[in-house]
Amino acid sequence: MISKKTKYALKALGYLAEHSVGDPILISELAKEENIPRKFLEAILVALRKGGVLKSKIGKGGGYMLALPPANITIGKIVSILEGGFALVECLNDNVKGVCEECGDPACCGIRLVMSDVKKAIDSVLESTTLADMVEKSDTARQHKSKIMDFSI
Amino acid sequence: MISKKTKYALKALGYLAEHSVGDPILISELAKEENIPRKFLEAILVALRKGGVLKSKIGKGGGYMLALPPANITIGKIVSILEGGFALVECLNDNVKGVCEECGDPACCGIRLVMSDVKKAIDSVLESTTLADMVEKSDTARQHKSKIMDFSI
DNA sequence: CATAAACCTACCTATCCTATAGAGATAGGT
DNA sequence: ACCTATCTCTATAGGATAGGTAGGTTTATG
Repeated sequence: MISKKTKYALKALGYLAEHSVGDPILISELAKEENIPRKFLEAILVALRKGGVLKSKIGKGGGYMLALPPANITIGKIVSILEGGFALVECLNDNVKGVCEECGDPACCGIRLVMSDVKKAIDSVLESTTLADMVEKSDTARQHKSKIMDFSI
Repeated sequence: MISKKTKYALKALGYLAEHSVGDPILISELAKEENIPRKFLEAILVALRKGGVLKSKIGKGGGYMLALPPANITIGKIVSILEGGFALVECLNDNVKGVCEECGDPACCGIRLVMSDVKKAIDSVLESTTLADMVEKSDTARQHKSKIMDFSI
């Protein structure tokens, strides 16, 4: 289950992907528009900046911008920054600080072997879906819906 | 990330799948052999019984048995019992108690749309992998390893 | 009836998630 | 030079959840 932190991050990044035309957007604007607690968002944006997804401009006229085009930012990258990887067991995450205590021998642990397959499945989706895809999916769904609405009127 | 509870469940079920020849196995045996805190395991086994994966026999000579053949118990079922589903966002879980507060309109929420794809990917693995598969994977890996060991001696 | 088991209810504790506060650093405009 | 709008950093607090524990109760066997 992804945390609220990650959801907020995705919402904020989605907003940036849609509205940023090169100039920085304020934390307060993001917080207001996407309904995210201001101070909490601050911490999230810092993490994303350190993760290389965002750039910031300090001082008057400052704010946040995407560091890359939306099509080059994968959802996996974002989840990874905020959740520290998206494996279902610790011992499969990138920042591997050792083995699970549970699986005596990682090479033979059935749980690990199964979860490794799951991780591959998750990876294949999250690494191939970008911020641009997410925004587009949302737009398409919205248009499709409004078309149905028109039709029903 | 799956909880320790789920890992313990998988270990205990794996043990049952390998050692149960029809007669019940004691909680204490499971706890000892798989290195799981006795009382904690108790609660897990109750959940699995209520979930229809285990049968129990009360009283002297009692214990736990699988309620189905290992090949008919999917890992997905187990995870689902102990984690309450394996979606990455609440609003995609089966026991759907409403919508995420975050996605205003679930039909158009980009996060939901992406996570729905992820859930499908996870499902396809977890629903198609059974307890029997897990045990077999583990055995195969162990055999493979011991073969390499033999070879190196 | 004695004993061996699962069953049930309640509880405790540490950690993490979410959120907030406030002072500090930096840049722009005048 | 100064004021102001920003991001930046550190610290903190409440609540939820995970992990684990305790002790008594019920049920079956012999």
